[in-house]
Amino acid sequence: MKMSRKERETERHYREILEAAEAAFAEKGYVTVSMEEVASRAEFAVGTLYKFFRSKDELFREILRKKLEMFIPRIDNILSGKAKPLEKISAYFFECLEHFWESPRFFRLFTHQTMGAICDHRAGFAPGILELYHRILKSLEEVFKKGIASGVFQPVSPTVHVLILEGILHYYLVHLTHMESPIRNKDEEQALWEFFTRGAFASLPQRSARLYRGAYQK
Amino acid sequence: MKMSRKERETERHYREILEAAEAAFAEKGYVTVSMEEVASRAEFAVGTLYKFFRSKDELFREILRKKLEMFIPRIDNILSGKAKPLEKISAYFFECLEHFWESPRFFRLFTHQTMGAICDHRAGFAPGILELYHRILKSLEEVFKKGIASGVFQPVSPTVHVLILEGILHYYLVHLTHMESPIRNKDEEQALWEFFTRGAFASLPQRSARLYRGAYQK
Amino acid sequence: MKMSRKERETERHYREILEAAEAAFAEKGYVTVSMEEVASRAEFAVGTLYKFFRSKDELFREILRKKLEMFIPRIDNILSGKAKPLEKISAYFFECLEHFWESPRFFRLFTHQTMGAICDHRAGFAPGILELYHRILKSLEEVFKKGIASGVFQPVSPTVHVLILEGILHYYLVHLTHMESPIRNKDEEQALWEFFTRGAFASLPQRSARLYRGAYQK
Amino acid sequence: MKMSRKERETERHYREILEAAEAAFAEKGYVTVSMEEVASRAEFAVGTLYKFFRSKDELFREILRKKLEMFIPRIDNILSGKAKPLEKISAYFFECLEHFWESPRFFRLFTHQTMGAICDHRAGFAPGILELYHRILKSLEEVFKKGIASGVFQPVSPTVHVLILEGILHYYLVHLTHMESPIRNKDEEQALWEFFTRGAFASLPQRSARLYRGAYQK
DNA sequence: AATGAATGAGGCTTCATTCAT
DNA sequence: CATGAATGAAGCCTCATTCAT
Repeated sequence: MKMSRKERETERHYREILEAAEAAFAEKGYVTVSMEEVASRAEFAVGTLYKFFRSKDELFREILRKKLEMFIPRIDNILSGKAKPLEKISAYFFECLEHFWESPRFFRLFTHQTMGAICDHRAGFAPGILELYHRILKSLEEVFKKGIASGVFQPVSPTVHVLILEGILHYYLVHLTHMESPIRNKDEEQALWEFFTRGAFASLPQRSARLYRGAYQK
Repeated sequence: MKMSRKERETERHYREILEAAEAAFAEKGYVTVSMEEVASRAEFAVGTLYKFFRSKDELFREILRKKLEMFIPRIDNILSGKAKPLEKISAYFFECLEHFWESPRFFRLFTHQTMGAICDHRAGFAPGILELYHRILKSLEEVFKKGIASGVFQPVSPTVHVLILEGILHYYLVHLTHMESPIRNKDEEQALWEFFTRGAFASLPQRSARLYRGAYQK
Repeated sequence: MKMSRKERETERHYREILEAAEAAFAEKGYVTVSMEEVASRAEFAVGTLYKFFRSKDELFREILRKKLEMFIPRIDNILSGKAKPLEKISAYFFECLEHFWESPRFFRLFTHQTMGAICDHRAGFAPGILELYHRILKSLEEVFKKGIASGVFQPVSPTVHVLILEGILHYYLVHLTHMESPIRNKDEEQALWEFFTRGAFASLPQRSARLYRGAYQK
Repeated sequence: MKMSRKERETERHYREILEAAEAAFAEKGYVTVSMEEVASRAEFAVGTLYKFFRSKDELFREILRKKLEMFIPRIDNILSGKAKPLEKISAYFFECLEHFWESPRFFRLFTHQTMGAICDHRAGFAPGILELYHRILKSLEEVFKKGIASGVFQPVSPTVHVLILEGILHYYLVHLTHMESPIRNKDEEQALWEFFTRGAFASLPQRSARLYRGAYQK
């Protein structure tokens, strides 16, 4: 089952191209980067790229797909496990951050795809990708639903829970991404989570309880 | 003070082009839309566009500028007034939503500029725009700082407050934007605000107070 | 036979456009000047230009034609008169200079047409103009032929005489034209003429006579 | 030190494009020739031209530069050597003719640059080129100055000498250039030179000596 | 697989010309 | 005649993709 030297080399070249492309796309954006630039960064000829990827589009999709293939199972694991809802959400939150710091570059692309991508790409540019993301959102919603039922999360539409969680996460990552050389700050991460959590927790100070009456009547 | 018929027509054509361009850019993104497409959507010849705008870039910037000129003063007013911090933030939050529903299409572009723009545009594509946004963020931070000092907002870095608020807002708008034909849901808006608020409020149930100890020591 | 006010105005407008165009073309060259620029210089609308001239080409030709219509008869007069060949050539030489200083701007155009015009215009751009010029060259040649026959000019091909005369004239005018603000220098003009003349005169110092033996045996 | 077959081919293609462009520009002028036309003449696709030259401007400049790099040193050599002034000028004169017949097409371009270029090109289109030409004119003037001092050339402003020499040369070349298929005529060349020379020589027949009194009093 | 020269469709922009007022 | 907005062909240039070596 071992690969020959040739096969291993091919595999390595494939990865080198993928990485060069990822770096380029993350830095300057899909449209702005030419295949020639990717080739020169990867130290291959343009033609070679086309031996591995049928088109620029496919190259781009492969980048996303490969990373997501690493990321999604971890998330799926977390969300489909037997842990309690709160634990799941908390694990999801920090796992996303973890993943971001593992390859911040990639998140530029992903964020671009999920948040900004409405723009600059013909709809359905990366068909599978959005579906994957929506599946995660669906899972999150389920977890929240259970959490609400069990009284951990407040009785507000699970969709709203998801919106808040994802909003906080994404915007923070975008915020980091905009910085020259972002440095991880775990206190900040913790603060964000607690910010989310204190809103999400069901128990509230007496005086504001009335405000939320009837907010979740679906 | 009245315009001649001709002047009014010119003015109308200018608006028609601007709107066609806005629609196109919002739908497919700056790079993906060709001047020819804008022209055909506006039902003018390509050359005509250049009678109104010196270049594609300028056309794009004009779209952003015009809308921001309507939006920014309203925000500035809110944030620089004499109201209490909580009132200001609340007003800001709902004003943003208000503005979104006035021209949802525009927000696709703005969001793209502030969130996705890292990509696909040479830095400084629309120089003034990011600066304007950062000025608003600065103002928000000041308001939060005062709110923290006066004990309304919890003692967590005002930057974190801003991140959460903006995260919730932006992501919600992006979420709406992704929908085929978004319909306004004021309950949902209220729910989001309360989600933010219950996290942001200083008073907390006894049992979780210890969690936040030391979170804001700058 | 008098014109109405209207007719006189029309006539004036025609001239104003012609002059604005001449100035523009002389300054920046035919291709570089747009009709819009001519219009704005003439303080008319673009459409108005087309009331007077069917096309940009025609406008350009009209400028040349009008000036040549003033110039050519003077030259024809000189060359077809009853004066002696030497007097004719001399008169021609100084008349050209005179004409240059009457409208230096025009000479930029004319020189461009006759010397540089091989370039930058599809052949036959200004059909009549080159013919006119060639007719003059022909006349000059005739005069030289007679001068040679009568022993005033040296026995060298009259074509060569023409080449030298025109070369000296044209290059001098081009030289002036290249200067920021050329100032007339009659001594220089005289020097040029004498330079030409001493070469053209038949009588030569003994010692160099042998050099030219056999040079004109056609 | 040998080139691979590929390198030689590339080199050949480069030359083919350069030559096609030179021919086209010489025939129809810079502005009138489109890149598409150059491409089709060179039998390449448009895009290919841009692999060799960054822009139309650069392509044009390269044509001039390459030829001038061959031409200028030969001229410099002649004018800066130790020969006597008369010999230098004579050598210059015939060298120019020589060079013309080596690549007549090129002279159309060069003449256009030095004589007609006032028009149709933003000043400084080919920055170095005019400077080079002016340097040559300066050198010529120096040679004439010495020749005048040593009594070989008549006591007339060296600038005038240069004007005459260049006028004769340029106009002759333009004249040839205008012909369908110019054929070299060495007798004619000789006649032109002698025409110049008999004017330039200091010794003159007695009877016209008075004419030149005071002509050169700088 | 690797190369990179060649391709040519497509994008941005200019400008001569028309035409309705 | 005067206007100038509108037109669209045509020019320059880029870049994803192909193909012969």
